[in-house]
Amino acid sequence: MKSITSPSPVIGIKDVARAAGVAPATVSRALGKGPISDALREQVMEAVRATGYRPNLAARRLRSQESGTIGLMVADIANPFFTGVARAVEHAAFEAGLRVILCDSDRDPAREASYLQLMQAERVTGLIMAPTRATAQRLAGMALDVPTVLIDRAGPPGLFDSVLLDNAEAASSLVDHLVANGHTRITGLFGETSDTGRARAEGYAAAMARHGLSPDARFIPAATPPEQVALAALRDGPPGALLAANSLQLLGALRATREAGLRVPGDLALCGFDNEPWTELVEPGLTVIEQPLEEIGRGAMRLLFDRLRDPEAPVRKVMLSGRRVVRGSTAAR
Amino acid sequence: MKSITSPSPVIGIKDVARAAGVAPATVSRALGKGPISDALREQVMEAVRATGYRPNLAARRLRSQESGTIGLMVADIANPFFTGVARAVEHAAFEAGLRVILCDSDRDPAREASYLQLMQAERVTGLIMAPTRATAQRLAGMALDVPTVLIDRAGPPGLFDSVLLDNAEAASSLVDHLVANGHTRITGLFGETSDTGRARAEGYAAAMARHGLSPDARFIPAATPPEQVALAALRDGPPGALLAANSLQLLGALRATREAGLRVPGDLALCGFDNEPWTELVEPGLTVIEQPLEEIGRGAMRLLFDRLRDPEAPVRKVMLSGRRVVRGSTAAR
DNA sequence: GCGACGAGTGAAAACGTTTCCACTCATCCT
DNA sequence: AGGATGAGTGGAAACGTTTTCACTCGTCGC
Repeated sequence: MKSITSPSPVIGIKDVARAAGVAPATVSRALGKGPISDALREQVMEAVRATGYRPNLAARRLRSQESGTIGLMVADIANPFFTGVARAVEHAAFEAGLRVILCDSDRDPAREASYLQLMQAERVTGLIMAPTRATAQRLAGMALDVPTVLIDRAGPPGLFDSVLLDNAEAASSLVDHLVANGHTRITGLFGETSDTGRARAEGYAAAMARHGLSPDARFIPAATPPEQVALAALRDGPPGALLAANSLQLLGALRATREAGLRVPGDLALCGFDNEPWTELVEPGLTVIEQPLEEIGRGAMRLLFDRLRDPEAPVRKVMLSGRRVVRGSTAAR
Repeated sequence: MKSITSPSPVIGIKDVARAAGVAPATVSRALGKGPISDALREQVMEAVRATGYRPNLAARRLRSQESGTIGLMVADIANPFFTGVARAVEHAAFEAGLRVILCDSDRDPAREASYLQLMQAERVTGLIMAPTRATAQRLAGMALDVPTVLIDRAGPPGLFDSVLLDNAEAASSLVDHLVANGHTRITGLFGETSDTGRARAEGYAAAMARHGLSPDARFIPAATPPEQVALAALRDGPPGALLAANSLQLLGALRATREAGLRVPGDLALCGFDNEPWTELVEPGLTVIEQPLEEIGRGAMRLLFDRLRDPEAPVRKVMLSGRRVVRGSTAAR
C-alpha cells in the first residue's frame, strides 16, 4: 500500500527532450548512434535517468524497420537436444542485443505453419528452426522471405543454411564400434517421421554393408512408443546389439531390455544418441553419441549473421561431428 | 534459382484496401473485430489472400497499445523444471494468441535486471518469472509496472501473485516416508542460494523435529558441485538416508554414493525432488517428489489473466502439492 | 410520411519513435 | 579574408496500423 495505482504517466521521448531542453531528435541520437556532442549526450542521459524513460520498442521497430528479434522454432522444448540448442541461441542473441521469440511447434505442422505466419508478421530479423519432416518438404514452395537457418534437419537441398550433426557418420561410428567389439547381429531403431532418423538409418545401413553384415532397421511410426518397437525387435530372436536413434528411443530400448529380462551388455549391447546425464548413471552406463549442442546453437546464429551480412552468399550446410562416448553398455563380449 | 532476389514488395494494408476497393479502415475492421458487413469482410479476405498480406505487428502494437506478448524469465532453461514450465506457458500462450519472449537469466542478477528493462521497453502484457534470490528481494522496490506472476519462488510477501510447489510439505513428506521405513539418521542437502532450497530445508527441519530426530542440514554454496558436499556428508560417518533438494543435487548425491562405494538402499537410502525419466531407470529407482510442471505453468498463466482482468484483486499465492513417487532407493531396511 | 436512429463506411488523426532535410556555426583551405 | 566544408542540432515527415469522427443511407416508430 505504498502507492495507490500510480497514474502511470508513460513518458516518451518528448518528455525526455523537454526535461533535457533539447529536441526529440537529439534524444534519439543520444540513445542511438547518431552524431552528437559529448556534452549534450550526457545531458540527455541525465534526463533519461531522471525521468525513468523506457523506449517504446514497437515504435522504434516501426520506424526503423528492424525488429531486433529472432524467432526460434523447435519441435519440442522439453527435448534436451532442443533445450541445449535453445540455451545457446538465447545466449548468443542476448550478447548481440537481440530478443528471442520462442515457438514450440510440438511437432504439429499446423502449429508450425501458424508460427511461420507469426514470424513473418513479426518481421523477425532472422529465423532459426527445426522443421518437422512434413514442413521441411513444403518449405521449398513457401517463399519464406525471412533469413532462415535450419537446425537438426537440412531441408530442401541448397535452399537454406543449416547446421546439423553429421548423422550418417555418427551412426556409422557406432556400428564400427559395435563391430570392433565383436557384434554382428545389430538392430537399428529409427524414427520414421524424422529426417534425422532417416539420415542415421542410412549411416547405419552403409556401415553394416561396409562390414558385410545384413542390416535390420526398424522404423518407429509417429505415435508409437519406442519401447513397443524395441520389445518387438527383441522378441524376434534377440540381436546381439541394439542401436537407438535418439534419447527417447534409447530410453525405450532400455526399458524393453529390462522387461524382456535381458542383461546389458551380457545378452545385449546397447547404444544410441544424446549424452544425457542419466545415460552415465544407469547400470551399465550407455554408450552414446554426444551432440555439440552449444556449437549447433552458436553455429546457427553465426550462419544467420553471415546471411544477413551477405544475402547473396552461397548456401552453407555445416556438419558437426558428434563425440562418441563409450561406456559399459557396449563392452566387448 | 526459381526467382532471383524478389523485389520484396512489402505489401501493407493500403495495398489490400486498393485491391479490395475499400478504405484501409475497412480492411482493418475486417481483420479485427470492428463492425463490418459480411459481404465486405469476404471481399477483403479475398484480397488478403490474393496479395499475401501479413500485418505488421509493430505498427499494430504501436497504435493499439497492446503488445500481445508475455515475457517468460527463467533461471536456466536447461533445467528440466523450467523446461517443463516453459512448455506449459508456451502452449497456454499460443492458445490465447499471445507471443512468448524467452529470457534465460542464467541465474545472473545483472542479466535479470537487463531483461527486466527489456520487458518494460517491450511493453509486455504480462511477465512470468522465476527470480533469483537476489532479485526476488530487490523486487519490492523496483516499481515493476508490468503485471507479474512469480513461479518457483514467492518473492516479497503480498506483492506478487505466485504459484509454486508446497516445498515445506513436500520435504516433510519425504522425511515422513524415510522415518516410516525405519530411518533416523537423515541428512538433508539444500541449495544455499535459492529460496526453494530454504523452504525445503525448513520443511525438512520441521519434520525431523516432529519425529524427535536431530536434523543435519547441509547447504551447498553457489558454485560448488553438489557431489562434493554430498561426499563430505557421507564421509562424516555415513547417515542412514540422504535427502536432496533438487534433481541436480540428487544426481550429485548418487554419484557420491558410488564414489564412496555405498550401496543403495542397503547402506544408504536416497530420495529427492523432480521426477525425471532417469530417476526411474537407475538401479535402484529413486524415490522423488514429482512437481506438477504443467499445472505450475498453466496456473501462472491463469493468475496472470485474472490479474489483467482485475488489477485490484487481492494478491494470490497458489501452492501446489507434489506427488511422492516411491521407488527402490528408499526401501525399508 | 417524417424525424430519429443505427449500422456501415471512408477520411484523417494518432501511436512514439527514427531519419531526412534544412539550417547554423565554427573551422579549414587557398 | 572569404567561401567551402562539415559537424551538430531542430523541425517535420514517415513508418503501418487502429481508432475516432463524420457522414450516408436504409429502417423504424409514431
